[in-house]
Amino acid sequence: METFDHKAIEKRWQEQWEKDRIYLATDDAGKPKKLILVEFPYPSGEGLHMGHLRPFLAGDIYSRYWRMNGYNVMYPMGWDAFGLPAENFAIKNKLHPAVSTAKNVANAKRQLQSWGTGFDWSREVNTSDPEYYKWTQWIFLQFFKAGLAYEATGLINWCPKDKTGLANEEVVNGCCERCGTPVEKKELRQWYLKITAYAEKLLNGLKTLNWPDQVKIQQENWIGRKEGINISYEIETKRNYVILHGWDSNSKDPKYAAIKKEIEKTGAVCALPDLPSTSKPTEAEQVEFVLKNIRFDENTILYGKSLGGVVAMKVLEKLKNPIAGLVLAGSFVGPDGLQGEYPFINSFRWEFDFEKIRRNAGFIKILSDLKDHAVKPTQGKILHEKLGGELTETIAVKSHFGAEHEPAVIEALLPKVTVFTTRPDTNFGATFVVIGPEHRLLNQRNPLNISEKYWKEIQQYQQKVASESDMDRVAEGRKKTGVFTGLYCINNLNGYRMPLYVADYVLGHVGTGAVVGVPGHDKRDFEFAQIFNIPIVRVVQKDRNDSGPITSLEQVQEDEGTMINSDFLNGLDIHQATVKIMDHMEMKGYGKRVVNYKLRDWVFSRQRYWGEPIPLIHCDPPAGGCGVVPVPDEELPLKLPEVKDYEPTGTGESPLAAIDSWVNTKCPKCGGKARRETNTMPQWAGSSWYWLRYSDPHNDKEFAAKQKLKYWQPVDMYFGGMEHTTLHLLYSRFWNQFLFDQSLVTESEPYLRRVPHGLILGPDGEKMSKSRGNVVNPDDVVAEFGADVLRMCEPFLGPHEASVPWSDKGIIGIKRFLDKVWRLSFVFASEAKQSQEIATPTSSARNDNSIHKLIKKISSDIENFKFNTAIAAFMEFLNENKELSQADWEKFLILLAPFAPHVTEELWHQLGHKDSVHRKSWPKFDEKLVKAETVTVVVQVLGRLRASLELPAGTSQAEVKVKAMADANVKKHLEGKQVVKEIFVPDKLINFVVK
RNA sequence: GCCCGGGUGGUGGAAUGGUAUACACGCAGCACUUAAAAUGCUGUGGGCGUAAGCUCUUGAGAGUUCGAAUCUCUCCCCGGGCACCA
Repeated sequence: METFDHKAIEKRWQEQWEKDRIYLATDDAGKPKKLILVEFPYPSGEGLHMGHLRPFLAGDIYSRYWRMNGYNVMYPMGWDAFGLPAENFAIKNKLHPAVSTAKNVANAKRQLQSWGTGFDWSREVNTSDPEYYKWTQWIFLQFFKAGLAYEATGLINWCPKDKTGLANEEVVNGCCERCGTPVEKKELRQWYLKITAYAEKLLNGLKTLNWPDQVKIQQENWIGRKEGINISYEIETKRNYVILHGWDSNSKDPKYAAIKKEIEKTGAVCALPDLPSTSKPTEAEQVEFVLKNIRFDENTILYGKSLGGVVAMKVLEKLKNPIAGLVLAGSFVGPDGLQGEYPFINSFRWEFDFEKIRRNAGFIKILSDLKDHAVKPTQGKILHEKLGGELTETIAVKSHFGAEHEPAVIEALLPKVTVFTTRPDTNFGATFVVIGPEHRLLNQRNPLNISEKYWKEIQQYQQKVASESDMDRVAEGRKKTGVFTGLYCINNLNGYRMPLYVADYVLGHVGTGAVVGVPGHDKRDFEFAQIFNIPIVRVVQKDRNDSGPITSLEQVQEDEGTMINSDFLNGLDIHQATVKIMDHMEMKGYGKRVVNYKLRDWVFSRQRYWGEPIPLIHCDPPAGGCGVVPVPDEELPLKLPEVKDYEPTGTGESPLAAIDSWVNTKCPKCGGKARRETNTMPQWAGSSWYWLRYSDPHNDKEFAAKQKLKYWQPVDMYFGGMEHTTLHLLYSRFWNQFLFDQSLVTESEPYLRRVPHGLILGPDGEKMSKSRGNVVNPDDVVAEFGADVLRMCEPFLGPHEASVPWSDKGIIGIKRFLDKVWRLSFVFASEAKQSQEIATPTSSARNDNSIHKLIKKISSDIENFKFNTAIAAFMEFLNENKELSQADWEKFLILLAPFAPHVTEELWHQLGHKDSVHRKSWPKFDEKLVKAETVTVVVQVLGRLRASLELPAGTSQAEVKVKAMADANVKKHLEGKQVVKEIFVPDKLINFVVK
């Protein structure tokens, strides 16, 4: 019998294993557990390919190893079944996606089983199963209830082919991650998950994980934490200000005088009149006084504090021409809003023409102190309701905005631009400021009051930028463009007037949306400064000679160095200077240290059919006006309705929007007419918690019972691909951390250990793809050579983490090896321990071939995912051992069982065993017997090999020296030289250093 | 541009400070055979040499070390990620 009938033995044993349920994990708290996870596949129409094989097999071998070592191992499998391909397939073939998905799942499962994998199918999950997505929806509602799911309209990534919005993470090189179509920007209402709230936690959690650095670094970079400072620069304006003080006060009051001084610093004019009868004021007298003595025009900003705010509103009621804006701090609309009795209560008329006030003020800003002792804190909201505008609720430095320096007031009065920088040390070299075209200070209302001439140009520029895609905008070697605003910002450090530009190289949605230009020390700023003839100042030098003007891009100094031309920073290195200037700016009040992240919130809605419906209901006026209301828990799962047309609409609406009977519903809160949310969740939703469900897959009361989670979680080992580092791996950590914070799971991090694998490339060394025609189908290998050959062939290609090309050549080597195992089994098992045919020992001098050495090698290789060298060790063992006891042979079969489960099981039974080889304990090795009795000790002279000696293990240095010196060749090389040093590594080498 | 990997025979790869090229493929020779296949055995990095042996060799170059594929620096090439992110 030279080979084995793989088809027969595979069928026999796969059926037997299923019958004996040998791979099922029990929730047995008495045993140590291991949850070994492999990324569950998407069941596509093409079936599983070679690429899937890799992690599945690694996990299979690994979990069999631990199971045989006495662990309660769970190795579960499921289906990530929602998503675009199923839907596209359904559209093309006019099938229901559920039907085609079920077909694909059945096929993929058949494949997995044909490979002899030991998955626990009793825990199978499917993300598109309503019993499963009920809990995906339920978890989403927990996000919603915690305020971490929100609706917003914004420019999002839009794939024109798939006709859906995409998350940031799904855009690869400006193209759709799924279909490769260049992504466009589209203004859409979307649901977001606030992953940014978890930026710090996601970053810190990484430190505790046993993951490859490569993966951790990639996530760190994606989160992109940066420490820096927000600096506010005042903008010079052509405005004039009027300050109306409160009750029982006057122009000498330092809290008003200080504001006046701040305003005048920007070059603006400021009136601060003493209002008449300030301790017993009347409306008529004060309003008349202001109207008579103060000039108002379209550039006037009127600031009223407390009762001064009331006077300001009354003044605005009477004005004929509108003014630039109204700022109110600690103001109120009537005696009800006051805490206490005041003498002016009866001398004012507590009625306002809010409509008129609104019309007469270009902008309105309302400041409310939440700890105000004089005015009730609710007055801010009331004013905001009546007047609109911008409401800032804050805690004042001194109650009722009573301090000399109230940043909130200054901020509201003076137009400022805030920049984010990580290099404030170079701020003495700042010569311009740039804001992004999308910045809110450049909205249609022109809040900065930019003069007509520049404003027109800016609007044109904004339009131009809006029409460009992100791809165009970041294209390499692109010339900087921009427009001057006619305004200047004041650098508080040295009074330098920095021109303010609008330019698209600054992204309006990143950081503060504005940047300070330091052209001597930032290449982008340099390019911009050159085009617009902006001065370039050097403030850092590498060394003393490095002090000349910076005139070319190569000279731009972005590296380490020492500060010059920077007043009190001179002589410090850039790091010391950064700390000192940040302290300075924070103390002076125009800078604030901040942490910035590159991570952005997760766009969580898709305009497609085949996904979990978002379980929310919109109850808008004129119905109840309850806003967005969650679908009640007892109505979950909110099932996908049957629909005639799955075709995406492309309008930004999901196909669900067309089903009136589904969309129109009742508000769960007020019972009024309401509409269902029609977007669905992204593909990543179902996979963001699936490993938790394996702990308790049939629970219909909760997504998993706490005590089951407590036993099984966290995942001990997670096999998967590099491509999910900033997608699934980041998203699912986020969900897990959130569930942990809600006390719904027991671990803050889901995956203790992660092992990524390399790609299986086509035989041509290129990525396998249908278009290249280099796809190798694992089914073909199974059919021709058997599952065990496939299972050993794939890992033998190369190291698990490396990308390796598939090669048919490897198949024959493995095939020969397994045939040899098959033949030798009968030899070793026979009564005669030696066969003349095979056992003709040739290299019997070596005795380092004991089964103990093999046990040790295979164990450590499996634990370290070095399956390729493990297989080599099996081969070596057979090459070296021409005779073997049946006991050692049985150990060999047990060791081989995780790799070749069918052949070993068959041989095991042919040896007369009735139980399964897969239920045997992993053999133990004796460390003493692992060590060879004789070793090869290498003799070197000056590090060069001159002889090698076969010696008993443990030979002493002195003895080795004597033996080495006796060697003719060694003698030759030592002749006439003096040994100055001897290096001895026991059982390995002796090296003579000679002169 | 920045951040991660990687570069070793004809080929896939092994060795992570101590014999470079394990294991496998391929190739060559031998045995078995009427023959072939299968199987077994032997050989297989380059140069010099009859041989013993010498010498060169891990992308290129330098350095550290008694000793470097392995550590350090510079450069080249390949793969992956990020990117006008302030």
